[in-house]
Amino acid sequence: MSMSTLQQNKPKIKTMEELSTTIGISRPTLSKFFQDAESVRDSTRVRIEEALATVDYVPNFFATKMNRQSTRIIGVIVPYLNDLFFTSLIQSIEESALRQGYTIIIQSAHGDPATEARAFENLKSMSVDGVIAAPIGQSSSLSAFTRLKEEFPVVCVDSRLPDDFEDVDFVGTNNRQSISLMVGYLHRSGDAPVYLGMPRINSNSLEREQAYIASAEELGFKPQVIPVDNTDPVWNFEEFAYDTMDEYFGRGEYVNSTILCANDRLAIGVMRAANRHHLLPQRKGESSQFRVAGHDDHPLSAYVHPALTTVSRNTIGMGEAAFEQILDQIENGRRRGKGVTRTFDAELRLRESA
Amino acid sequence: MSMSTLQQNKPKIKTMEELSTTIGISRPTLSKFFQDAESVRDSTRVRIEEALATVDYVPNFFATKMNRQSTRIIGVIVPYLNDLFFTSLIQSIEESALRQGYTIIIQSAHGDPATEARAFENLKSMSVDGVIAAPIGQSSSLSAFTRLKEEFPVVCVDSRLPDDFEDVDFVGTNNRQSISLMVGYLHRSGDAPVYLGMPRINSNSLEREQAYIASAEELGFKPQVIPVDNTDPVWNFEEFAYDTMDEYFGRGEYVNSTILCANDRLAIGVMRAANRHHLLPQRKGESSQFRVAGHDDHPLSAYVHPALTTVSRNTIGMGEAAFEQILDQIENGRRRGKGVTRTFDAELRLRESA
DNA sequence: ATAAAATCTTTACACGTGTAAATAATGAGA
DNA sequence: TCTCATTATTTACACGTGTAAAGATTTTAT
Repeated sequence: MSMSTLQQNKPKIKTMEELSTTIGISRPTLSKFFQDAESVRDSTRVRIEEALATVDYVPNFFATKMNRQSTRIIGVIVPYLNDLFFTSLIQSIEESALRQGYTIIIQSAHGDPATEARAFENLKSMSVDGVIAAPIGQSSSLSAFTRLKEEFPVVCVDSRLPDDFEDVDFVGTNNRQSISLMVGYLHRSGDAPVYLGMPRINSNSLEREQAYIASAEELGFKPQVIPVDNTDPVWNFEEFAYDTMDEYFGRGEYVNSTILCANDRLAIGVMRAANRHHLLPQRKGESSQFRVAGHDDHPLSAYVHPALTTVSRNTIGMGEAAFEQILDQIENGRRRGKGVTRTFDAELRLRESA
Repeated sequence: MSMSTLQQNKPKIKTMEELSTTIGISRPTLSKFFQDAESVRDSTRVRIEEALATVDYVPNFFATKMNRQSTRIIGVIVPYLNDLFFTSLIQSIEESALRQGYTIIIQSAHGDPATEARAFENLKSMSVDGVIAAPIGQSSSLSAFTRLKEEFPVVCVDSRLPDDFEDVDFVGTNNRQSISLMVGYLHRSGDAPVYLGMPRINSNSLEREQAYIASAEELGFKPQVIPVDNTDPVWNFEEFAYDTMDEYFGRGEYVNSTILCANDRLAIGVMRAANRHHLLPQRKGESSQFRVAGHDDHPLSAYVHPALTTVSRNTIGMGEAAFEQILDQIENGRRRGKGVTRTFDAELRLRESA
């Protein structure tokens, strides 16, 4: 631990004005320094830095952002914080932002359109330079989105907006590729898969189901989508999948199937039900016809039993791309016409469950 | 969807001044209204609200916060965002904050003391009213903590600071109670447990181990802590526990033990290793001497196989309590002398693994 | 050493809202 | 209708920093 870290009795300085008189450097020069240390002469920079080491001062965040064309703040909106995919995405975005000197403000919609809309208002009031949003995907927040995209550069991640938002940049998974990759593997290594979709909460839901059907047709088997209750779309996927499949398994349905799930959290719920009904091979050497596969490579999917075969999404790449797109819009002006779409391929993660 | 939601061509108004001339209400009155709608006469409030419905205006966040004694912002710092315990905690804090008209700013330390220190500086520059912090618990961030607590009301959650920070409020788990509860159950339902601790990253690590040892002595069995490699404390608990126990199991050690893990993520790693070595009962009716128990009630612990027996932490209660404490300090002045400590009891969640 | 270029200082105003003081308007009660 | 209390308006300054312009100083090139 260095001495400067231990130094705790530095005089507290509240304003740049005060700092100016204290260390004998004019305020405009200090202002320049804090915006870009390289923009002042080397000797001045050193003088300031040495003086700062002896003093406790940080520029007031609000004052710096207020009278400015660019706040260098990016708003990030996610549907839920309680999902490790979104937290990884945030982390990746934040690292990209930091490298470019941007600050991110995280807002969670808590799955609620009204909260999402209020989050938009918050970001508006902060004159953010841009917004990266993973929409909750329910129709009621679309009008808020419309107003948002008129005022700020917007990039959508993970889940698409409806067709009338095609001017908005999108960064997400290449569901066509990822599902086809998995269906192909399952098809050639055993029975053709049936498909368990997620509740209709966003675009991925429909896209993956359609990708499954298309893959089935290409490979020449009859697609079979497990009927689910979609009346009340929910985000607790594990419970949803467990309840759904526990009922089917109890009736002896799908007990010899290969089930491809729209995401890993569903697969984990399915495996729970399958384990309860003893459908999965339990010991090395044992084998059963029943198989499960997921999608996303959830951090825990390697630790469930049997370890989940899945495809990995490039979360880091998506976060970086989302930030690149928002930066591009900030620097080169907003999109006119069709937005840029960047989708990321997934990779097979072969484990034990299929 | 209501008409007003669809209304998208509202004239954009940028300043309160402009709003004032547009709707014919003086700016100071508008200022009062936006701070507390009830503080103006009913008839005026209605006039303003009706006018606002026809217009697109939000007060500038920075301008409102700048010239103010209280910003009504609470900083929330967590060691990692990629942990569902912290995200639930944040959610609970945010809900409490919202009810009281506070905004929270989330900062993640990414497990790095330097990042944590920078997060403190960020919060300082925003003159937050208070900070709720889950420390990463490595010594290097302590000096930053010292400076922080001198300037702001601070509440620690989840993990304690060293003894010389006893003036800081703390909200966390009653590890003594939670561990004793679990040890008691395991002891009376089978073999006495051995203990797998987590890497020495924070106070919970040591507290839970000591609680285990104390419980063992009370119940009259010999405590047995599994030796682990603590040279490089890490946060990927599942991998840490898997690697550790895979090696032991491979040598035939602990294969008939009851293992109590310091948290569920460790337990999930242990179960993975145990499954690989066929230590767990796989079918109803089968039984084995090997058992695993966890701590925390991780959202997925009910879905692993076998379902994890654990104790649940009151995450929501902790979030609410943390906010109550920070609010108390804001309203009634900072602590002098010893800080308030509020710990929450855990409840047994009996499932299949023990 | 001198001129030119670069950088710093001084001065001043700007950002959008909070807030205080004096004055004007409104509403309630007699 | 008149009085008094309540609330709104007017006016003015404050917050802390960005930024432009003009002049002073330092550095670099000749």
